[in-house]
Amino acid sequence: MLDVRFIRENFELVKEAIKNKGEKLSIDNFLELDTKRRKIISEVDQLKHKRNQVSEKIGRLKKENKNAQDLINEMKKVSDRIKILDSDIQNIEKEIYDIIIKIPNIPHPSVPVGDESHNKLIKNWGELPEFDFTPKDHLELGKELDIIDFSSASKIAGGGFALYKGLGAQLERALINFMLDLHINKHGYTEIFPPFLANRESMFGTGQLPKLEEDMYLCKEDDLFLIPTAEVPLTNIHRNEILDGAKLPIYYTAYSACFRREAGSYGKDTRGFMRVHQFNKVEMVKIVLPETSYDELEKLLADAEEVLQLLKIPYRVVNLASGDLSFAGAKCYDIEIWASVEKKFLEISSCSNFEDFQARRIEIKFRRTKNSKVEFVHTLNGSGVATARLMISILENHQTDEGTVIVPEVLRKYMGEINIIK
RNA sequence: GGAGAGGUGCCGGAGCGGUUGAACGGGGCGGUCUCGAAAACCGUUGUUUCCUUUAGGAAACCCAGGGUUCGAAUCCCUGCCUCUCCGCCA
Repeated sequence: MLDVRFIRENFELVKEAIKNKGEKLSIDNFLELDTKRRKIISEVDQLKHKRNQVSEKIGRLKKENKNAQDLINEMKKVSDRIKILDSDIQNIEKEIYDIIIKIPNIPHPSVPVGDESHNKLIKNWGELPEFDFTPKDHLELGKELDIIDFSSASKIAGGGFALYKGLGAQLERALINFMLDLHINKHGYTEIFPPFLANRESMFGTGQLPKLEEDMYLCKEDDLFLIPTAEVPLTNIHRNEILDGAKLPIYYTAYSACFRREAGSYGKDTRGFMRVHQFNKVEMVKIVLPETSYDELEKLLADAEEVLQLLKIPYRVVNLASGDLSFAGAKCYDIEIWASVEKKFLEISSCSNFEDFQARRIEIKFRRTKNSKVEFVHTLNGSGVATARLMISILENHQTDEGTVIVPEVLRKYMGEINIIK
């Protein structure tokens, strides 16, 4: 959410950003509403000032047992007028709110303008594997090695779910632990183990609502949503708080299962692990000083990249163009890993700087020193990383001509030193 | 699920419907004292919005949202949350 004053003073810039993000939204009546709102507030504040003074006088008169009926009658009228104006303000503020809640964040100057064809490749890492045999895809490998069982999963829960078995389950667990340990011990994050359900307010705070309600699993009885990412609980930890600036930056990491209905996504990239309703992810969230957020974004990206480097999975990094950027993002790097059989890159991590867009929405502020005024923090998050697609890449890239899979070295200590899945 | 208690400022904790934005205590900040520190004493200590803008003035906020009233932290209703006891379950 942008600041009302900022919109008022940078109206053309905001319109430009809406266009560049590919949003269809007219904000032409904003300025009129904004002016009207301020005018009515001035009027009603004056009336309230009068009411406060006269009410005090009435109180004094009553104490002295004097008659105050004339004043009371007069104030009755004033109060009625105030009631009308207050409700006018409420209506206008609702209208304004409905507009600004739909205004996307302004892309950073370093973000390419245009649709996704303008995404800018930042780097390639690692050598794409070449096989002197016909490589199998992850579904085939998973089945033959008896480590991933999609058909049992669909018996239990329906399509779009996975069941890990034996070394498959161990491999999954190893990945999660490896990533958490890396972020905690080497990158300085604090581990959080959050609730996997979140209320409406939290979901709204991080922007999953109202736009994406259809994509969320909802427990109706309790009006709780299954979290689609640990970003929801992590970012909401400090909702409505004023933090001590000396304690920034704050780095949180968390493992969580992630639940997504993926409504309306049938037919596209749905095979196997490509798109599932429940997957595991280690998420990273940063709450930082505004002036540091772009440096922090580079570090966040590096933290996610290191996961892949240590697993020896080739990847590339893309700086998303304005039209491909998420609603709340000011800048975002996508990390895409190579799937050998699909012969394409799969998005596995998004590292975003939201600047103060999220913070404004959920009111995370800070004070630099004891007596300085409050400012909004900047927030960032990145996947570090999601395991489902990682599993595709590990199985497909590390397979041998014997149909076995070599366990990446860094995972072996989490798997009882098993080095090959056969 | 049943019964009860409660949600007040950075924290603890008061608050007959009428100078209560909020007593009192603690903490923080500034100062006096001191070679320095502690103690003591004095002062100060929230956020948001609107108007005018050297400087100010005004409004709103005591979990949230409604209501009663000339006037509400204080009364009424709804919701949310926390705590205690019982039951049930892991």
